[in-house]
Amino acid sequence: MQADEALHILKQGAAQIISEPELREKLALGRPLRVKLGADPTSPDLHLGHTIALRKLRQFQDLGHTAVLIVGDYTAMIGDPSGRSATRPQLSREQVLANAETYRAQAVKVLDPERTELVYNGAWFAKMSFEEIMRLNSRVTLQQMLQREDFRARIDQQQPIHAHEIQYPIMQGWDSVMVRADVELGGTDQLFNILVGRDFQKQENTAPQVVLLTPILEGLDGVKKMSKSLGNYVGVNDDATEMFGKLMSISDELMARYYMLLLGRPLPAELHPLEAKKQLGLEIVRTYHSPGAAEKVLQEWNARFSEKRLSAADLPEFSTPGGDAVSIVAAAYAQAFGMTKSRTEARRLIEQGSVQLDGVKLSDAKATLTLQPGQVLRLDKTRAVKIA
RNA sequence: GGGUAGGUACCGAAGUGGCCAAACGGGGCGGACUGUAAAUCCGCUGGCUUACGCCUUCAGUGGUUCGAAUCCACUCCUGCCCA
Repeated sequence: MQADEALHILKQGAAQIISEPELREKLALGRPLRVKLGADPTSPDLHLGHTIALRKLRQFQDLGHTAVLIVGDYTAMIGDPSGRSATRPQLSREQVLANAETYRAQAVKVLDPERTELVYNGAWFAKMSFEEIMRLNSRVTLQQMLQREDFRARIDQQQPIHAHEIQYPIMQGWDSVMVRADVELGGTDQLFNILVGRDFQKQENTAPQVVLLTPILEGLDGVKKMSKSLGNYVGVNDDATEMFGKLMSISDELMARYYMLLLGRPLPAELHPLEAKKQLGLEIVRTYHSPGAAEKVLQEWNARFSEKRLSAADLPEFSTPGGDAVSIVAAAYAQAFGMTKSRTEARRLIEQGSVQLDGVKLSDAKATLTLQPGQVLRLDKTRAVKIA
């Protein structure tokens, strides 16, 4: 394939490329490029926000290039000091390694494992002596590090910046040298860190990596970026029903974004927004689960929400010896959904009319309920159980 | 090292001896309306309790007091200015 043609494909959906001529040159080299993407295993879940860069990486793979997936086991000990979260809790070694393994499993849902190299940055950082660390640090200046916009913002807002946090860009930059990256991918918030890698490579007299930035995906709230800690994410490992449900709850405006960023095409204007949203959910569930799962989820969703036939849905079963309404509701959440509600919270839900037994609102938290097998107990807007 | 301002619930921010489980705003949750959209309206938002009420919480520890988020002492943490 011609370099121009490849460039054309890779440009699509990219927010910024530094620089296009450089990328074109590299594509014309006629060898597989080493395309780096880093992820810090700070939590066990990858979400749709991560998949944007992963999809771009997959495009590179499909063009014959090599994905170099960096698991930042060492950088995870710092945590990218992005946004307002001043300092992150430091994770234990075991946690980081456990997360790393789940990352790999999730990443290959998008990537081609045959063309993926997985590298832990502990492979080099763990071995560095203090002297080497000092030497590496002497290659950048504090002023350079403070150019980074979140650092600057924190200074303006009189927020603390801990000394170890400025190591983060340095480490990420050094990773690029160590894996001989030709290209590094990342969200637009990674610009600074990736540029540090270029500087180091130039200092090493090697060709600087090309920077290819992908847009940041907004979370379910439509405002902030998708992130685990904000709770506004769709996890790659979410079960099919949950994944679909979360996507159905997004705003129309956000749906247009998701079409572009997650499906790589514009929102079909001719469809009713509701239909378009179902399509979106369907395609995403198909990708991360299976076509069959997607079809099943859609049918259940239609029965449950469009036709309001709760009993037709495949609900978790719940069995209890009975008792007062509060105990039952609290137990149902715990048993069927693994989420604990305090008794006070369960009472609130009942008093606010959220809980229904066979379509009839329960309003008395003190009432003693006698449950019959087959009855449907609706807990809140999205959760219900079937009495076993 | 010196000076100074701070550390309150998920976040921001009031409160400076009792009326404080702690105003207000944001966020979140529930309800109505809908398309599990947007906008709007209503309610809830530490825990336990049928309830009276009880328990835990205002950086930490120890005091003073009938009574402390509020006063005192020490400790820890952070910003800013100076060195």
